[in-house]
Amino acid sequence: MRLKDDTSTEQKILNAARKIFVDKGLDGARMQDIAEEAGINKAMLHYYFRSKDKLFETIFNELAGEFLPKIFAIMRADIPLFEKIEKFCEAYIQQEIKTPYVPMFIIKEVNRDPNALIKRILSTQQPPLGDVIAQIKSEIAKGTIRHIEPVELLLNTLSLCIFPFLVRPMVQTITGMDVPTFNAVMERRATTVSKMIIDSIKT
Amino acid sequence: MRLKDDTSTEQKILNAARKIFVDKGLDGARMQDIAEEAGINKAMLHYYFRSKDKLFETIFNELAGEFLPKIFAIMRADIPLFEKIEKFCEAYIQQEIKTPYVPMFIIKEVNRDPNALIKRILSTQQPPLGDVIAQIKSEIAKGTIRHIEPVELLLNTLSLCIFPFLVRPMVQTITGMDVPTFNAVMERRATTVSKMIIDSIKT
DNA sequence: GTCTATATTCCGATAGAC
DNA sequence: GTCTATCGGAATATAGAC
Repeated sequence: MRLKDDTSTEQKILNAARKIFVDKGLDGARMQDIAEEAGINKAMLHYYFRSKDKLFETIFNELAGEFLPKIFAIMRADIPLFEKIEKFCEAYIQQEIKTPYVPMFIIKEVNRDPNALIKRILSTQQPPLGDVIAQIKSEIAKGTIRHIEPVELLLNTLSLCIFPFLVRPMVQTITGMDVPTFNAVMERRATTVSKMIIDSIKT
Repeated sequence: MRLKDDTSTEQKILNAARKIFVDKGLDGARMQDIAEEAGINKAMLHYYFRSKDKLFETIFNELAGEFLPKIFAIMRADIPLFEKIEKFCEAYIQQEIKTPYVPMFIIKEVNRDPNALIKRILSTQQPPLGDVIAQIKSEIAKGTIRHIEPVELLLNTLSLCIFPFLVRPMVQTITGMDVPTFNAVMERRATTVSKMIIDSIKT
């Protein structure tokens, strides 16, 4: 079976919908915007995806379905905790420089409708919370790190990696940074962030 | 001049609009929702505020106009840096437990329309960036803290204080925590967060 | 100031020709 | 599969009586 051409109508719609939905959210996006972005007619959107909600669901599942597994994969990896933290921050911040609006999109839409959206994702992608919690508890028992709630460590890591990208428009407006400058600051920051997290737990 | 009664029609509208806009955002909110929440007729909203956009603008300015100055006030305070960080984390997390959806509202709406919204706020509330940068540089010169980009320190602090509340619905769904439990975790976390930040910079 | 009723605009969705 | 034309509903906004 041949892979779908990137210029097939269905792909053009998906590319356009991704852009518009990520930019404006479900409520802010118009089918007309998506049709124009795709260079086709509005009726085609319904021909291929039946409704706006169905099209949105496709896009959300696609984006959340690669965003969350990336986090879960690192959590699941069979490597020492400190190395895991370093790898995660590095990979994560690099990813955000490439696709900066995806985390905001996920968070915004999950807040809009937590049950329908997050639960469907979780039904296909189980977060390896148990594994990570076990690893953290094992390190605490060994005495390599101080006692800390696993969820707190996870939140601290995600906070430092993700939040700056959520407030980038605000940061740029206040500091006057342009996009390349902001990215450069974030890139340099990747190593200091993992150091900061590791220092905060190691004994 | 007498303060406006909380039960005046104008106040009822503002209270209702705040709730609905914070909950659903500009695009998701309906004038009908706001009217029902206020217990009045839809036409009154236009009588008092002319249009949905004008009503939204009023609410946004009110919320951002107290949210940002709180951050700026701490930045501006004439106290030692470490104490400033402790005070900020404590006050900030307490505030978020009380009004948890406001940061998300501000970030979401600023991302939707960065120029119009943030610039108007900044024209009345100047962030004391210069003061904080000077203080940080002075501490670096004194040798009490290591060299760090001021903007990085600010971002780290805000990340750790704000981000967990942005992903609360996700955290609750994944971990199964209820709201009081989540708040309790956050409250305990307030002190460890400021310790973590201070440890990451002190020499 | 407050209401009901209505105008107006916008948008998702569909019908039907090609 | 793709288009034009249009429907039907929803939402903002206004007119006008009280």
